[in-house]
Amino acid sequence: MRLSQKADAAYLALRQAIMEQALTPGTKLPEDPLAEQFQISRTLVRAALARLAGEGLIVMGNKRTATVAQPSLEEARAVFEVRRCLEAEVVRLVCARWQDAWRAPLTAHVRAEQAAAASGQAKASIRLAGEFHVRLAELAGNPLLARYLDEVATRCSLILAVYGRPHSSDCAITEHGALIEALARRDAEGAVQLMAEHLHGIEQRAQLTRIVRDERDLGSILAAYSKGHQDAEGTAA
Amino acid sequence: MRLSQKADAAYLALRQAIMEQALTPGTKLPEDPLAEQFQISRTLVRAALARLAGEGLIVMGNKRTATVAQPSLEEARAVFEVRRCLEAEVVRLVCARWQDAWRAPLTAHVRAEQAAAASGQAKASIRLAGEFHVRLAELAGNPLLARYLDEVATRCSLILAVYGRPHSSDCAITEHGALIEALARRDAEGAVQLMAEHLHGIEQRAQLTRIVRDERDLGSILAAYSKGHQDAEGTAA
DNA sequence: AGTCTAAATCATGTATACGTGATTGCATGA
DNA sequence: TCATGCAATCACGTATACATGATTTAGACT
Repeated sequence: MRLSQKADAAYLALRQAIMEQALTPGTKLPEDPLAEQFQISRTLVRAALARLAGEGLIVMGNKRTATVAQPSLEEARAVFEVRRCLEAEVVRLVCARWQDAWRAPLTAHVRAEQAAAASGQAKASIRLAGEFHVRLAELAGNPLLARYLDEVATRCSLILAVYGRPHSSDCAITEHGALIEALARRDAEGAVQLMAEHLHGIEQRAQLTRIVRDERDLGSILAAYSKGHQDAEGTAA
Repeated sequence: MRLSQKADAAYLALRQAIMEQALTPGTKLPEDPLAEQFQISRTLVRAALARLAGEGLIVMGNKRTATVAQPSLEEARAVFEVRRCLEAEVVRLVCARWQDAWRAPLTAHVRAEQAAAASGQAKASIRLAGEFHVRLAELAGNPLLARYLDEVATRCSLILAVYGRPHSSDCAITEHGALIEALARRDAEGAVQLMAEHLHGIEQRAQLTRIVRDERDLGSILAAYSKGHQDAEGTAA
């Protein structure tokens, strides 16, 4: 589905802001300020919000201002359960279709993750960790599977924003490397096992520690996401 | 996500009409006639269409009139692949959580399927066959899994509308019965196997036989779906 | 001081208006 | 007869207007 260019931009910006925990769970998202921020009408804002609501990233209905979702523990469990299922399938498919040409870009991605983590760029680190899984899913050759995985991975970021320890990166990066090795070996069972342990590790990191709420105004948070929605590490002054 | 009551009704009506193959692939869905039909504004029609597009049931974008999707063989393969994966997980979970109280309603559902098939109610038969899988998914205790399964099952109905043989019911009903037996036995491996074979059978039924296009006007097709979107077998006069 | 009520403000739900791009039909020419 | 181009119509994208329901604030009374 293709929303208009501009609505799409708003959708992507909000999505990334939520993923990177710049918009924390519970944050209100009134339509008028968003329209102002993105220079579009409320019509398009609503389209973007509706899509985010469909993916469970925000909650909307009933004349109430949209807010960033605060997944319950029960929902979190469900998301992780589905994610385990989908990731296992991804790994099986990627392993079956493995091409050595895939190895270099994947390891390059992992290096980028390490660089971000080493230089303390929390937001970039979170984003890259999630993107690794999405990239892998794209290699499975099944667009629908990739889309579902993207959705659950994004929701996992949100869940970790609610229940995760504040300063842990979402993925143990070395585990990504080990996974690539298993895939390159075309060791399907081993890769599935590694992925299962990896996801288990992520889930374990979900505790009851609450993140401190970022109370800055919407505009200053979203300013960095409005233009091309890149990483915006430096603006958290 | 909750669209407004009225937009939700339009969404459900269109969805069911597509599922029951009353709206065949390629059918145009102009916004104005739909707004007229459902007595709502184009705004709400667009919300409903956007959601259907998000689920891959229709194609929209770029100033072109929305049409019922015509999944390519490649897309069809992808949908079935994901469905196999999700249904296997559903069966495992249901088996693990099995309660004997579930048996009666499920067998009752299968009896309803048989009754519909026996009396030649094609639309009811298609709908009930799909609903069986969705019911099962709901018993897995994972709303997200149930939602995804609902989506892929609906898309499977659409795929069979394009590639399926005209007058075959979507599911071999006896296989549903056998599946219930395996679940009641808490035979997880057997149930997964049965489900795999069952889905394989459905996929096999997808051939290159094209269905004859229903060329009636939109209004007469949708009239039966506008009010409460129940089964509307009798109106096909 | 606290609290309850009422009014003002704010935000959303829905419809409609208007501009632009697609599509269709007709006429004209080869 | 068929292809081609132009014009009229149709349909969609987006913005905005208006009404209704939520929320907050101010004031008065206990």
